[in-house]
Amino acid sequence: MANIKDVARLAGVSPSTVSRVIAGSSRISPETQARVREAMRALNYYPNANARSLVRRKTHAIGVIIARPAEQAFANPFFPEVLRGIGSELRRHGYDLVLSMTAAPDEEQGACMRLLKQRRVDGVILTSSRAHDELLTELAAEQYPFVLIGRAAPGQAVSWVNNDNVAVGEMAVEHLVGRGHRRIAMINGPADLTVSIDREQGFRQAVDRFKLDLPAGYVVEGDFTKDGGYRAMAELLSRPDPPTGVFCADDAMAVGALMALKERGLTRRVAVIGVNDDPLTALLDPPLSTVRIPVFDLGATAARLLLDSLTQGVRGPRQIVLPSQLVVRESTNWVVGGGN
Amino acid sequence: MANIKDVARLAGVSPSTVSRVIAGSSRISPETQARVREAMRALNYYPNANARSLVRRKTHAIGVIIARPAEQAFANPFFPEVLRGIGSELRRHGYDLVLSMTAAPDEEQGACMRLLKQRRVDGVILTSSRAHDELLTELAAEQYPFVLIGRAAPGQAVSWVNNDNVAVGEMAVEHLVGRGHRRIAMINGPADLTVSIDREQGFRQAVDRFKLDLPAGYVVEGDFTKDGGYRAMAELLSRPDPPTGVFCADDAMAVGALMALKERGLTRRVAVIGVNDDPLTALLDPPLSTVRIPVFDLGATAARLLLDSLTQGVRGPRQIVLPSQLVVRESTNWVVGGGN
DNA sequence: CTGAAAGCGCTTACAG
DNA sequence: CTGAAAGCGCTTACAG
Repeated sequence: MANIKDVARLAGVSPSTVSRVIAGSSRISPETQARVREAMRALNYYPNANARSLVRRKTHAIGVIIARPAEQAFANPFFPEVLRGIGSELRRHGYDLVLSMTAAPDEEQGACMRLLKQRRVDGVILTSSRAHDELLTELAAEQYPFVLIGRAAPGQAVSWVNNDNVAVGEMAVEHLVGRGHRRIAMINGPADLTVSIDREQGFRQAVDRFKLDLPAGYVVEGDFTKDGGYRAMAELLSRPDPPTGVFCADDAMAVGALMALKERGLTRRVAVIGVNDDPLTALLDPPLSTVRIPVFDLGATAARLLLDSLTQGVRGPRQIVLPSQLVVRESTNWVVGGGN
Repeated sequence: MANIKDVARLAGVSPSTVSRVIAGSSRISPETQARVREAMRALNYYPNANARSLVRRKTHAIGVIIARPAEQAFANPFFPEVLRGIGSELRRHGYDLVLSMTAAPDEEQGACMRLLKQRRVDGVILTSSRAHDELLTELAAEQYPFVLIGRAAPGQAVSWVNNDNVAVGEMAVEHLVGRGHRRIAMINGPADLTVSIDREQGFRQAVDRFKLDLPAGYVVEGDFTKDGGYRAMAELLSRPDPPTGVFCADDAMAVGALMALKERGLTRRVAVIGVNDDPLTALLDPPLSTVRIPVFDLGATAARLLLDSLTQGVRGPRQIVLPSQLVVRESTNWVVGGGN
């Protein structure tokens, strides 16, 4: 493999000059430039990224940390889609993407810090967000550039991109109330994730606003999987006072909830709404109502914030909230109580 | 950030000695080792990966090339799942994963070669496989370590991991014939992909074996998307001699095909079978029959082959075929012609 | 506009 | 068992 000395020799210049041509320095004569470029082409020369990174103290790569157990992470279309968003933005700026998928959440912090401390990447994007996160604290304390998809604790000065999860919960309840429901339950995600916390907050706010009853046990903790949703719905249905409408904090759980209904012949007797707009859920029986999250944009925006701070020297934390959107389909599209 | 000199100074040894401790060299006294390790801990020292890679000429990272337009790539659960498989194997060996997602197929080759020539990665895994692929030729000519998921042209001496796509086509037809079908069509993927070629070959072999009619136009080219499957099915249904059973080369297309049937009130009048076993397709109406591909294992095996050649010095191309499995659900589970 | 020199942070023969 | 020296392939003040 040709190196910078080979190019310099062939072009009859010094390595410094070759380096300047690569960097696009203006103070090189056009003739020299042409000779150097020709030599690079002739030798099929690519600068060694390791040598560059070593001296420039920049890698031109960013890390993407996917922390949840992989089975969950990838069963859910959120992660591929967020990756697409990140990737599209990085590609535009010539950055490489290093993907860190840890099997267990407790490996996340080590893997992430290793990437940064070994100088494999210039910064990281965290793709899930917990209420109490040591990783966040460590990253902030050590001043590494990073952006969180989700949100930090109020007052924590870190950059993040989130969707409006409180509004998501409110929208879902509002929609169900509009269809005549008064007994509305929630199947939530793991309690330590900020998405779960915020969607539940929105749910409760709307429950209060509409003065609905909320019996104990009407908010069930699931795990963002189909099976979790199935079990949670089974639990709700076995109550003496089952709900007529259920808000699931994620489509995967909503799909499981629909399965539980179908098994009991209760399809279209209990309304179900999810979150995310997984493409196939529109084709289920019944087609699933949902709140669509701008997942691609969450990824692209996170990448843009990170690149801004890396390349534009944009300073200080920035926080962006992207809007979600109610999508009504058959799983909720009837009026309860009012005849029908 | 502490470097190797800082550690050496604190431990009262030379940088060479620190380096040997990091490398786990045996010829260092236990006392020195302990002192050095203590110093590393105290300084929270991580070796600079760029410096290491530069001198060792190894990056300890591999590239994963995802070439199809991202929309397709990630709408299909194949890619996330193959990534999981690759990632799980790399993690076990301490390798990092650099993900290259090119928007258009023609960017693929440049992006891949750049990763290798810049020495960002030690080798690559290609996640899709075309009949004629210049990238393959270039990689082989320049002797870069790589593994293909899919297969190369017969006789081409490259390493690959594939599933038994010819058998997939045969299995699907065999199943439909077993249910009484004689007019069987195929909705195929893009003609330049080896999966399409092989699945069609299996389809045709079985059609011959069972002496079925195969009218012109009974093999329609789709594009691995839902919409493509929808259009292809619409085309087949508008014929004077529509098929009674359709083999789709991918679940996404099969889902589209089911939609076309549903719109026309033909659900359960035309049998549909897909390939891949996308988790949600089991919940469609009707639940989709399919041929399940060992996608995670394809990824994990490809990573293992690459690591073998990188770290074990395993030489020469290796080629592995993993078996697929028929999964019968309601979309095909009735007997045609025979009463019912 | 161009070059010689120093240095980024490691590893690895070579020598003892 | 340990260290001094050279070198991996670049970039970047400094000097002219």
